[in-house]
Amino acid sequence: MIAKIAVSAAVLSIDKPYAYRVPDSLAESCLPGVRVTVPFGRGNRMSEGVVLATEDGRGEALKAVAQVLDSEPVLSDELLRLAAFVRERYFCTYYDAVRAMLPAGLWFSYKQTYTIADTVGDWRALMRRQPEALGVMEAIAALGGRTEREALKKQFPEQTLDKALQSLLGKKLLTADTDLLRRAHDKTEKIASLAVDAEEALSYARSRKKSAPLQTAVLELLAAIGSGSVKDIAYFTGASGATFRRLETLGYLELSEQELLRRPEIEPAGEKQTIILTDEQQRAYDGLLAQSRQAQPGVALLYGVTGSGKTAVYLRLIEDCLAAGKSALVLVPEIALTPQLLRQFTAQFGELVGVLHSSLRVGERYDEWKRIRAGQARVVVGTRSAVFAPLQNPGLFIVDEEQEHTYKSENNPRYHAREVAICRGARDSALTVLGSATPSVETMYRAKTGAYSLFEIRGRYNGRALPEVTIADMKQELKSGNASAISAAVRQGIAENMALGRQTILLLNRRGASRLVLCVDCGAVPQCPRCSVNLTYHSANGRLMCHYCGHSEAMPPRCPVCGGHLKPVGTGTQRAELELYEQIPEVKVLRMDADTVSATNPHEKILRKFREKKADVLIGTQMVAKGLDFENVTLVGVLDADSSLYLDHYRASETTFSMLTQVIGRAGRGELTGRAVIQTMTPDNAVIQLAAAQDYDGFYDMEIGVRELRGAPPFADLFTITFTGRTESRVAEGALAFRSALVAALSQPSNAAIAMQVLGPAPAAVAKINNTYRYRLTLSCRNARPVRDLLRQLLRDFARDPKMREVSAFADVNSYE
DNA sequence: AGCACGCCGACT
DNA sequence: GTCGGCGTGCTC
Repeated sequence: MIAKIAVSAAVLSIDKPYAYRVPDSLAESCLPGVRVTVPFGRGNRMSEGVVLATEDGRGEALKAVAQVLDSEPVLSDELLRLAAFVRERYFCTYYDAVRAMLPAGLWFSYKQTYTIADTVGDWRALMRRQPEALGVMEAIAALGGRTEREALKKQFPEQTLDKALQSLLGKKLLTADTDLLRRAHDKTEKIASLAVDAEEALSYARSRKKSAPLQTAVLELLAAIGSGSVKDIAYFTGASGATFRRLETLGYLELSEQELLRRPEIEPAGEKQTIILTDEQQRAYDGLLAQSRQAQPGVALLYGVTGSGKTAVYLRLIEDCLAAGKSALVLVPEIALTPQLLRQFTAQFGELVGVLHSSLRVGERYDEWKRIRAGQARVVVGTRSAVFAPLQNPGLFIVDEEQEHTYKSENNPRYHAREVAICRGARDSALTVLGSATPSVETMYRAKTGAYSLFEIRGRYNGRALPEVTIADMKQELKSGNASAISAAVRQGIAENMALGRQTILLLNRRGASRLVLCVDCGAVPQCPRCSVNLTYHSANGRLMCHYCGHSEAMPPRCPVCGGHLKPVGTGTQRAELELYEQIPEVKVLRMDADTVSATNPHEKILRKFREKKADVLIGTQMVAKGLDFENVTLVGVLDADSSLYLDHYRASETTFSMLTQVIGRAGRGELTGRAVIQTMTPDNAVIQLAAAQDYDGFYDMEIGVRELRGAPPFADLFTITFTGRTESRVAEGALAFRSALVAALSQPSNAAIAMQVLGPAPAAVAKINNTYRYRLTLSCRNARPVRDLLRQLLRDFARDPKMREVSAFADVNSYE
């Protein structure tokens, strides 16, 4: 028997199914969808692989499959074909796709152990000329002549270690063995606690104040709080792993692992009940049900304003799907922010509900995955990667809030869950429902042009009125002497609400804006030493941090350039909070942002406090905007509506419009009519005006024209080819060379049908991350098979070009970055 | 990528 | 004379 195998060691430029001989002893177990190990490449290194197909034949000239790793297939035929789709569509390897489809608990990790060969005599003499390899040998000898790679990695830089080990293996001074471990990829958290009493810790801490200030800081903090997560303590003190390890060796600390997030217990929202639909909901449901019974149901857009009760329609459709003996998948943008949806589903479908999202523990996730595969969980609710859930007999795919950017993966494989869901729906002859209050422009376009069907729910549930929206012109406020982040309208609104015992939510739209530190004397802004970005000021720990590489440094007391005064600037939630206290001294404010949300103070806790009316105002970033229902909130203020509007991205208007609409919808969820205030420097901007008027149709009509002019979706797709490397000039040359190759290929008669606009190369928005430079080519073109084939070919040639050794390239389609 | 094969410079 | 440097080409 011969097996066609996708090999994990195969990089993009050599990725294809490789043929292996299946030894008779493995013939029974080596089935499509099982993982195996196979020798690969000249050195016959063992590589993981997945069997794509088997066929008859002797295959005498082929290498043989070494081991079968799974007792039964982990991927069904349907999912294997889906992996091929993901590979073809998103420029990744088969194995990248496979890995994305399997729960982390199923992944294998490899543990290398090295042993000094006992046949060797005086290896010190042999190694005289290679001091580094000698060092490694000494280290292994010191560890008893046998050690794991991990232990050596702590002592030597990775490159030196690899070279030394290779040389030592070549000389047969060392032998290596590999253990395959089921990846214990638990989401655990390292917890540090004092190993001595607080007194002793503090006295040691004081004695080391000068020589080891970080150790002192860690111990002082721990003396106060007893124990805490290493991550949090490191954040507050600036200490690194080394400080903790040192304190552990000294006997002052105990480090332990603790599960970071337990599975949220889903409390059903009441009893299972008969869902009663409004006339409009009923009409949408009837239409969707009829469509789902067609031979090829295709895709439907369910367009319903915030609060129109799309969930009720989903529930009824799922009931029918279950009654037909099929299973359903519901994708949501972020599970943590939609707990009530999960509770509703649990109330309705009980044990049939399966949940897949990243904050589940690995074991739990794996168990859910198995329940789904076994057909025990037939209503699967999950985030992006749940689109690969191993559903039995799928009959319905729902993508809720389909315009959300969380559906697009910005890591390899760079897939869009909505596209994958549509693909699965088509292959399984199942209906795919895209739901949204503010559909993405491309989805609405497809619905209007007939590619998708369109169902609308215009009325709000219970016929509740839409909030009354006002626009506050912050330019005008500035002119009349109000330089704060709070407009008169918002201030008055809060005061009125306080008098009535009602609450207010303030949103800081910080996408694209951040708090930085500025020298008021020379204008210098501290930059990350490894990335081309300003450092961000974190008030909670008083440190400057880089969001891209994690660099963290203490805030310098004086400007490092001129010795002048440094001042944090930018509209932070904290600044807004302080200004609010200045303007309304008796106000009680809860703040929810990256500084106040932590493992010990999760956002649920903050929200609970707010729900219990412990504060008048909740102020926060995006997270306050999503899916929260507070009956008592009658005023919502967006403090800086502009900051996401003028980003250089084709989706900037859409995201801003969608965000504003969602936020406005937060006001007045209960019996009381709500109000919203949009603060902006550009009150005449059409997007702001249309959002204030809650006019999606007007927004769509305007934006569709812009998209056509720009050659952006839905009229064309935007491919980005990103080039990365350590030397900026090399990266730029690489990008240019790729462009030339592309232009040359496009001029060939065989590619005459491809209409493509090539832009760039240009440095990426953040040109340097972690000392790696990034350049980008942008291609505007319809995403069709010949285009993808051409780009894959060019990427392949690029990877194989010896002149381009130092530069790597990858492609993405319609990226949100 | 990762590895072996193959041809030039610093040591016994 | 040889060990080890790095350029070249292939991976079932």
